[in-house]
Amino acid sequence: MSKKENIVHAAIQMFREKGIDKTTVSDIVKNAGIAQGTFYLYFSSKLALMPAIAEVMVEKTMDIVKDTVQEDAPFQEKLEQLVGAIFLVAREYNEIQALIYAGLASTEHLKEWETVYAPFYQWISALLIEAEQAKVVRDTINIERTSKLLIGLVESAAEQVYLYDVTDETEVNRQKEEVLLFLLHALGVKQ
Amino acid sequence: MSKKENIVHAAIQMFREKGIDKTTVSDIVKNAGIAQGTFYLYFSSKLALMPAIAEVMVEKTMDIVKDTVQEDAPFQEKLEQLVGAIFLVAREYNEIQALIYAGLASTEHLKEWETVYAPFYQWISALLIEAEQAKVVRDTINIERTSKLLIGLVESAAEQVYLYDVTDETEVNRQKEEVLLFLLHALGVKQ
Amino acid sequence: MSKKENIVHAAIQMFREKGIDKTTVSDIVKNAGIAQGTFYLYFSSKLALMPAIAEVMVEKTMDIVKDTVQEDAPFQEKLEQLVGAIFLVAREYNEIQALIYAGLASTEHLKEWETVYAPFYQWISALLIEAEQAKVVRDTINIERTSKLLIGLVESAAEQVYLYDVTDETEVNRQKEEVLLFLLHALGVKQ
Amino acid sequence: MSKKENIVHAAIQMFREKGIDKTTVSDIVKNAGIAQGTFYLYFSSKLALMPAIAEVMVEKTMDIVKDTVQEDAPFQEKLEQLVGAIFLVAREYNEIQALIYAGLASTEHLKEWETVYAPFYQWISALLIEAEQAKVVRDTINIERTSKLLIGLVESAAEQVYLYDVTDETEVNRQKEEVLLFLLHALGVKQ
DNA sequence: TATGAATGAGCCTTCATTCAT
DNA sequence: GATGAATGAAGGCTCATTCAT
Repeated sequence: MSKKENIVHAAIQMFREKGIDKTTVSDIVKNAGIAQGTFYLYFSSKLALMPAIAEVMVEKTMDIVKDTVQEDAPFQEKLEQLVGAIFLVAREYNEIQALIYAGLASTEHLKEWETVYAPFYQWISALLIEAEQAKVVRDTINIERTSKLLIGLVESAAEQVYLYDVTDETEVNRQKEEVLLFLLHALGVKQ
Repeated sequence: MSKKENIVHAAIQMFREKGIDKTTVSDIVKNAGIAQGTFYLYFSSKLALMPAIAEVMVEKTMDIVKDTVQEDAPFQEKLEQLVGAIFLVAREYNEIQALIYAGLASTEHLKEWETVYAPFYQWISALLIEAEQAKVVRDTINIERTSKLLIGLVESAAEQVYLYDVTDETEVNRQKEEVLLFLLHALGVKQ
Repeated sequence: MSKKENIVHAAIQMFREKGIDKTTVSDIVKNAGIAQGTFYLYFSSKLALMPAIAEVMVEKTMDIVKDTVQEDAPFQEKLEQLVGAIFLVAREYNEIQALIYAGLASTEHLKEWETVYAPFYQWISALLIEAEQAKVVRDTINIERTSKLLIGLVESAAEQVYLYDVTDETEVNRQKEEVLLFLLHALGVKQ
Repeated sequence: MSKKENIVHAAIQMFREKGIDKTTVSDIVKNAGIAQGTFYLYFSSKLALMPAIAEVMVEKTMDIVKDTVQEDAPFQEKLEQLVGAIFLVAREYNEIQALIYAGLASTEHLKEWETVYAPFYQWISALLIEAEQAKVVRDTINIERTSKLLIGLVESAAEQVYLYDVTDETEVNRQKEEVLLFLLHALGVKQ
């Protein structure tokens, strides 16, 4: 693992433990096993970490999504798997998700948000295009916009249950079902 | 305006101008025209402001929503008006929305988020109940969950356009149309 | 003594002991018996001290000069006393003199140098005007310029002996005599 | 140009641009086109540069002085040329002059100041000896001391006008005239 | 209630110096 | 000799909070 990755991962860990504000650069470097000054060879400041962290988070998300959604499953099942995957990520990283977003928001790096999310948007777009061509969704969908709406919807649904340390599996499942139902109608999924 | 409200409004203004991190208590009191110590007569710390600010933001949102959505309009139109209202609020306060959320998230006050949002959720719930009773939406809707999904969806859709200083009215309108279409299908709105 | 004066005097003392570079704000506040943050209520940075210190140094110089130069002495004696006074200040403060100058030079405060020195220049100007009117000096003197030349000459002469920790009284006296002789001719002092 | 000279010249350039304190070894090596570590092969520390820089500055000064002062000119003219030369150097290097002095002052290298300046003092001494032998100056001059007084006087006069970015040629010329007049009297120059 | 000068812990950041290659 | 990534001590400065008035 490169020193830069080292820093990013150490930072993610500390942020999860203490939150962004409470985490000091000193915490990060201790955790990464490097010297204080070394941090600044790779990042100009603590906030400059955010885009790199966001990128890693999106990578993690996509890894899980790709692992979970089966290529050859029917579209409806794929959607269900997708919702499951996003909930999985949210459960694991809900604390950090909001923080990164806020971290980006409180810097000049906000514009990078779209860039960072782009691969995820594209992946969902591909999914929708396939469904459209298979005529299993309504044909009035604007692919690009809808892929973003979909992610926004499911992520906010996941946050709603996980942000409050909900551990009640039943509650989580009901939320998943409801958002899936909502989604199926929204996309006009046939059968 | 009471001194407490004074502080809250001064804080909102400063947060919008400089972000939460960069805003100091000193900035807030200067802006509020009070002494440094007076701040602590009303709030135990800087972070203790967050719930109060969130409350004000929700109030503002609901004021606009109530003003925009016409009591006697057909449901579909009400939805359209609702989307418009949420976009309106987002345009005006997009910078601060994320910050408050993050502000709550980085404290112990996060649990208050639900409480603060409760009136808005209830208002939407009432809207959906009405529609259900009028049988203009699908009858498989879970009111409580769906009202939250709806808000989550529309707010994230609004953020997607406004977070990047989009001023292109056409672009905004397309996003509104797409989210409305998405929503109409999701709720199974008839006619 | 006001807190501000307190800081200035503590700084002068520390600068003399350790030099400007080696002196930290922390040293200064410890010496002044105040908190770290208090320093910044009065001075925006360590370098912002320089004009205040320079002012105090010029005050000290003028106090000594006024004490040493006798109102009713003949001009030639006054000059001799003046040279003595400037040498006295230089002996006491030679380390700091150069440092202040350098301190001002390495900031944007350099322009204040003239302002700070103004009272001293004026005092010498008055001395020269008196001598001119008494016709004990050549009548081709430009008062303003010459007062500055005089100070520049004598201070540099003093530095030349004291900068190297010269403690040999004879050596110092010879330098005083030589600069006085130089000065008497330069001003065309009669008798 | 040797690597050592390279460093010295790069340092002079950076010092003029940013001042001594703000100039880092990193700046110097970048400017010299060498590696960070290489610097320490030639100089034991940043401050160890100062004597080398001072030496270069004195060399530059003497080059200009020798070029300007004509061997066979009458003494009075030589003096005028000398003043002109010192002003020329000061105009070009006024920012750095004070800084070097301060740089030496804030180190243990101060004692080298005399050594560095020695060639210049000797050159002026030779000039005065010649004048004394030609009986064009008063015969009470102590050559060694006076040569230092002369340089101190003229350099401080030059600083007085150039330190404040005076670009008014008339103003500069008046200062030159006044210091020359002062000097002619001081040395008792005949005719 | 209201004030605002004072506090001081602690963070971010810099940068001269080193050393393995 | 040359390199430049890595070091880590140290200092400037901020700012939430307190408390005597």
